[in-house]
Amino acid sequence: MEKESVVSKIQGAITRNSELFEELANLYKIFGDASRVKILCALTQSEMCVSEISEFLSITQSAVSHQLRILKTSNLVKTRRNGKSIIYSLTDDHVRTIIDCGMEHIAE
Amino acid sequence: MEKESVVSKIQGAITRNSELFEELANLYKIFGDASRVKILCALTQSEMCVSEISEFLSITQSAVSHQLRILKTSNLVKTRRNGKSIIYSLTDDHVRTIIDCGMEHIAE
DNA sequence: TGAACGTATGAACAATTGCTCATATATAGG
DNA sequence: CCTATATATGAGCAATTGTTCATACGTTCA
Repeated sequence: MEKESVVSKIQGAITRNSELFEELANLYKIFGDASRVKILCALTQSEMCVSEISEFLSITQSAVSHQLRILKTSNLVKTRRNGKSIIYSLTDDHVRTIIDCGMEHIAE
Repeated sequence: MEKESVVSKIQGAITRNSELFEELANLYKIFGDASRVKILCALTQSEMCVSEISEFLSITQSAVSHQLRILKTSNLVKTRRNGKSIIYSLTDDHVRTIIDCGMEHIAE
């Protein structure tokens, strides 16, 4: 019953790290929206303020702010103020890696 | 206006590839559920049938089947029959890469 | 100080999601 | 064939999601 024990080992590893998978799913959930991925991808190229993002996404400034809040809460982006504008940028380079990773899959 | 043109170049690139980002988001949406990530992660270790998955996830066989259908429709998993069982396995190794990529981020 | 601009936020709503329940399909064994 | 077992599927439902609208907050500048 070699196969049997392999499966139960996997079962053990997964149930033991259940929280980790919950976290992982939550991370991917953030990338699972076109608006947010576009924002993140744009930010890999250059920091941007809310109105700039709102413009090229063709969605309301309000909608952008809501999405940015999600990204900030998840620590994927950080902000700084420049006069009346708030400039958003990526907190680290993992975002780029994750996007690339997915793009590679899509490219088949 | 150096900065201005950078932003508009990004805007161009993103709106031009809008469909691609839609696809990307849809891919991540699949990983954005704990049950599905667990299934996918388990399958990186070994192929498994529905009842095995159902057992270690502690969710209904029906729920598992529904999730597996999503994974199959997205071509992330493939199936073969073995007697009364249907054995599920990954279609390729991108899944492993994507999961690793996310795990790396969580590890901080 | 007050108007104008940029951003954040809460409520409301439609759309989507993931589950359960009931039931259908398919295969193996008697 | 008939039954038991394994899986698939559709309907229904509660929970979540992403948007818009209205409005509040914060900064600049006249």
